[in-house]
Amino acid sequence: MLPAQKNKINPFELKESPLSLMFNTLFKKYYHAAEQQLASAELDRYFYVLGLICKHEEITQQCLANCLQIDKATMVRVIDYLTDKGLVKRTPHSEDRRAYIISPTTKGLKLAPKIEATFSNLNKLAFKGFSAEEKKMFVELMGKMDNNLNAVTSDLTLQKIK
Amino acid sequence: MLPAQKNKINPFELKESPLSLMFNTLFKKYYHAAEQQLASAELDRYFYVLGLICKHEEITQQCLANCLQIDKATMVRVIDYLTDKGLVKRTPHSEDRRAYIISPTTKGLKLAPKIEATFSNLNKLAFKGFSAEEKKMFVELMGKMDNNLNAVTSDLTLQKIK
DNA sequence: CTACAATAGTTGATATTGTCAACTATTTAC
DNA sequence: GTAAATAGTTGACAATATCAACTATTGTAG
Repeated sequence: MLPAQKNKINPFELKESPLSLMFNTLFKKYYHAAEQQLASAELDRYFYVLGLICKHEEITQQCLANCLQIDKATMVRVIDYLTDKGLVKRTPHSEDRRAYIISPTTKGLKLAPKIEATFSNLNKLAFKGFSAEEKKMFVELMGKMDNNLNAVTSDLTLQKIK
Repeated sequence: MLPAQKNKINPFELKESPLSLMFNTLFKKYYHAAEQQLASAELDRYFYVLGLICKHEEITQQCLANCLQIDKATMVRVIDYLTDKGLVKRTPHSEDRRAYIISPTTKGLKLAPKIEATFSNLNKLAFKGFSAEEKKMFVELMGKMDNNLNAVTSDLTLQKIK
C-alpha cells in the first residue's frame, strides 16, 4: 500500500487535538446515519428539530434556535419547511404576542415514534461497550463542558461590545 | 418573565436526547470561539485544517478529507482557498502520482503557533473542573464511540449497495 | 406614563458549505 | 492485461449560515 493510503490521521489519538474536531466527527457520523435511517417521503431532514418539537409543549422558535445553536433567521426557514410538509404548525403564544408556539400536527406526531426509536437505537450503538457508569459520566461531563463553553462565548460577546 | 423566555431546553438534561445534538452544540460553541479568537487578515477560517497540515508531514487531501469527514470535492476548494492565501502548497507525491502532499508554506507555518495555542487554551477552558482522570477517560470514550459509529455507517453503506 | 432598549419573528441578499455526477490520470487486483 | 478502485478536479446545484433591516410587541428606567 502506498503512503497516500497509509496516512490515516485519527483526531482522537492526537495530543492537543482541538475538541471541536472530535465533536464534529462524532456529530457527522451519527447525524448521517440518522438521516439515512429516517429519510422518507414525509420528511428528508430536520428530524432532530421535529423530534424536539414533539417532545416539548409550548416551545417557541427562539427557544428551538437557542437549543440548537442555530440563528433565528435560519430557524424561520426550518419551521417554514416543516410547516409546508404539514408536520408542524404555529399558534400565537397566549401571553406573548410576539411569539408563536410551534407544535406538531397529527401527521407530525405520527413520525415521532420512529424518530425517537432511531435516536434511541443510535445512542445505544454509540454507547456500545460503555458501562452504565461510563455512560452516565460521559453525558454529565458533556453537560459540564457545555457550561464551560458558555462562559467562554459570553466573554467573547462582552469583548465584542466593548 | 414570559413563558416564551423561560422555556430553555437543555439537550444535556433530556432523557434519550440524540447524542448528535450534544456534539453539535459543543462543536459550534468551541468552533465559533476559536474563529473569533483566530480571525485575522491572513486567514479567517479553516484554522483546524491548517492546524492539521502544520502538525503532519506527508498529508494528502484525501487523508485530510477522511480525517475531517468532509467530501473530497469540498476539500479541493478548502485547499484552493488556503493556497490562494499563500499558506499551503501542493507538491506531487513521490510514490503515488495521483496524489499531492499538502504542506504549509513559511507564511503558513508562522500561523501555526497561534492556532495551536488557541486550541490548547480552548481545550483547557472546556476541561475546566475535570480531573486528570476524567479528562483522559472522556477522550478515550469519545474514541471508542467513534469506532462504534464507524461500524454503524459501514453497515449502512452495505445496505445501500445491496 | 413615556421613551428607549430589548426581544420574537420575518425577509432579502449574500456567503459558505455540502452533494452529486462526470471526468482524467494513475494504481491495484485478478 | 483488463477491470475496478483511488486521488484529485470541475461544474452545477442544494442546503445552510450570516447579516442587516424591518414590524410588532414587551421590558425597563426615569
